Amino acid sequence: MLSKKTKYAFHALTYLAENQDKGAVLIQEIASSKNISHKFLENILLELKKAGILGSKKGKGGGYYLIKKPEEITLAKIIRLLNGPIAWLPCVSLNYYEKCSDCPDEATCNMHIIMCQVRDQTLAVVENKTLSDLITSNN
Amino acid sequence: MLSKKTKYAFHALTYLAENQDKGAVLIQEIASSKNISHKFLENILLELKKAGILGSKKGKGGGYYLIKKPEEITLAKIIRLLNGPIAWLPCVSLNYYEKCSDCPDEATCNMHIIMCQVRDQTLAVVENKTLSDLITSNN
DNA sequence: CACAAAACCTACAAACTTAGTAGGGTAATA
DNA sequence: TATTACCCTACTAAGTTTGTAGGTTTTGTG
Repeated sequence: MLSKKTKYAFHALTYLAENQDKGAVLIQEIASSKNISHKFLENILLELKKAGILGSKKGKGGGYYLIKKPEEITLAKIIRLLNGPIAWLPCVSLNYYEKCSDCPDEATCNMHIIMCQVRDQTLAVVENKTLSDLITSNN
Repeated sequence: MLSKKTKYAFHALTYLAENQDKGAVLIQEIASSKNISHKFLENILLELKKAGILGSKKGKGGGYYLIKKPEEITLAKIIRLLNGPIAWLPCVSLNYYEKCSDCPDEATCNMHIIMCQVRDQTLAVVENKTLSDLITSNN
């Protein structure tokens, strides 16, 4: 299941994508529009900024804005950033790889093979869907 | 990520499948063979029994055994039982459906559509793989 | 320049989930 | 009838998620 953090991130990004003409948007505006705690959203937007997805402007008239085009931001990127690994096992993760303690040999582990398939099927969707697929008013 | 509980279940089921000729197998035998805490494994096997996957025999010479053929036990069933929903959103889950609080309308929610695709791609794998695909000595 | 606005940052707290433990109850077998 | 081994409930410890508190820094404006 996706965490609330992840869902909030999608909501915020969607809002920003739909209001790109506005320039910098206040955290508060996103928070109240999407029913998210201001301070919690603050952390999320900061993470998205550090990941190079959002830009920000401080002081009066400041706020957050998209730094990339919506069609360049894949769902996979957001999910990995805020939700963690997409794979079901660490030994199968492309971005968060870790050796499985219980599995003696990945090459011969049947679980490993199947979990690779699950991962690839999932990635086939979320690597090819972007923020632009989430926007409703898609002019 | 799959929980330890789920991984332990797969290990135990694999062991039972590979030792079907033995009849009832002690919890302790599985636990020490697969390096799992006896008591923790006890809970897991009990759940698998209640789900109709395992049978048990009490008293001396007792233990657990598979009640179904390995090729009848899908990975999806085990994962749902011990790990919970396979879907990434409650509003997309086939077995654990719940309305999303934030999503106003499922029919028009773009996230909903994409998450259905993710779910279906995942199920395409785990509904068609069974315990027999995890066994090494597959005579 | 001073003030206010708004992002930035660190640390903490509460709630929930997962992992594992404790200890006795119950049924079957020898 | 004693032993074995599953059955059951409840609890604890650890970790993660979710959210809060409070101050710092930057920037625009009068």
